[in-house]
Amino acid sequence: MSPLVRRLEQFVRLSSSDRAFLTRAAGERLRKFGPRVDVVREGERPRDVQLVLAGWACRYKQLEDGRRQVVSFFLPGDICDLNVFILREMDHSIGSITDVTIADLSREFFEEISARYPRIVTALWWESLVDAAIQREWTLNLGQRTALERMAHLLCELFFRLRLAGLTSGDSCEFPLTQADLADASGLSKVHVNRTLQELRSANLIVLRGKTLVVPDLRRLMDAGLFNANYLHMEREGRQLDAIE
Amino acid sequence: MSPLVRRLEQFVRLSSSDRAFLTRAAGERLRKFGPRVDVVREGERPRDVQLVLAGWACRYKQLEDGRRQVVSFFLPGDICDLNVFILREMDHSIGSITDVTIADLSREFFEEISARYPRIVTALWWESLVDAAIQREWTLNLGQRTALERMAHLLCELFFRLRLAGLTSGDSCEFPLTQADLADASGLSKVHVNRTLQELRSANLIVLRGKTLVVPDLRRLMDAGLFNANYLHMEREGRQLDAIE
DNA sequence: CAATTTCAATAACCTATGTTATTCACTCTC
DNA sequence: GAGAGTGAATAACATAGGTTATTGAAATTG
Repeated sequence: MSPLVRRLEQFVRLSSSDRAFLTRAAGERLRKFGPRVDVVREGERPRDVQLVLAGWACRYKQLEDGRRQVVSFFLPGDICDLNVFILREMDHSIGSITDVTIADLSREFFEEISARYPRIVTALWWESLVDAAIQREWTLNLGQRTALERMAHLLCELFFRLRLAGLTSGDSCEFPLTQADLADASGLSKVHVNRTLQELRSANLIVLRGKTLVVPDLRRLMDAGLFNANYLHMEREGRQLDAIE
Repeated sequence: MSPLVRRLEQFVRLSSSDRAFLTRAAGERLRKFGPRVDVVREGERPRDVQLVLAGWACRYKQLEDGRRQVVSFFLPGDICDLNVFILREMDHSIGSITDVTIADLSREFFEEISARYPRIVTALWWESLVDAAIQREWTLNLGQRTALERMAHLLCELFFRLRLAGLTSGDSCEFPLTQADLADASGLSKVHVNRTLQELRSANLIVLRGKTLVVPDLRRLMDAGLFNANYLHMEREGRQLDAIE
């Protein structure tokens, strides 16, 4: 199934014509990128909306002196910035982390959706509200949580989102982020990320080796990160999604 | 002029029927609150969208142990969470800072807009994209800037936004935030906020006494906060708004 | 398959910011 | 107009996390 359809069906039930439309539109205008390259750069005029079909990417912002903050991660099925083409200039960059496949969605695509596919409109709204909620949670994470809590929280979020995308198997998942990526996302130094991961490891909260993360006891990791999944809004028409998994 | 009309006209030119519709709809269902009370609480089912007509408010999130993070400030004309009624549960609270007047906007209000007022739809999208951009900038602020930069940046943002709302006069504005509010918003302790404000004062970057803030040299404060206004997207149909002010 | 480069681990040391406590000035209220 | 409460200022001290540097292993590249 197309990652976009899978993602939007987390929010609303789509008809087969909804699905057919999305699958077709998201299959045109594909671009592939290697790891660690810019897909969109701050300052550019936004033309299309990017959809991640495969691989990991991130939004990041940078200060003049080079300090860099990853402000979100994109997993397969994530839409980068709904309707950005309204704005004149990107205020952040989008970079790949792994090899990625991006679909470019045109303004016309969204106009056709608003005119003809009301369920998809609702699903897109939902996705964009969740995206905003994640950004607020990151604000809380950086402002209030300690290094250990922060890292635990970040890992929980990614694990939940990967699970929704069907990219976990049991308690493990592929995890391509380096400690430098985690540092840029958590506002910690690389050295302290290393210390913090050691601490999580020695508490048996995570097993992280190579590019694989194992979370032996998600409940305990959530507790360590004061993680409450409410902000991910994983419900659909009154039904809890995590009850299905 | 209605603060909402003023705000949305920053983004698109509205017709007089657009304006009339907004003014009427935003004038029904008003609620007034005293300072420092909750307008909406985390966990509640969202019924309406809140619009701030007068006064200052904020979004905040709290951890179980009481640590609190203000994740945004709302000034007159700001819409709290476009289309939240799609979601089942609020993931944050909205609290007043001063006396506030709130207009509750119903789902039907937005349905009528989508059906009949395309310019307003664009303006609302724009407002919501700016809101998201501000949240990303706060992530950068908390993750990468030092205390001094962070505080300078926050003050710059508020000053720009107040100016757009017509709430500055020359280089000064009313400023009802306490040092505790600034601490909750910046992720710093109250004591360190105090030290940081002293530092900004002794560099003549701000004059902050009572409930009045004066910014004698905005350019210098911006430099101190590595502030770049691009993320506020203050353009309209190709024209720079700040050139008008 | 040598030569780089990247990533992770660790150590030693440093500092920005947090914590706790006290005092002072207001301003609200009964 | 005494008492209580809030907000700001300041001091003394504590610590979480930053910085710089080195090493080794594992990828990547020519």
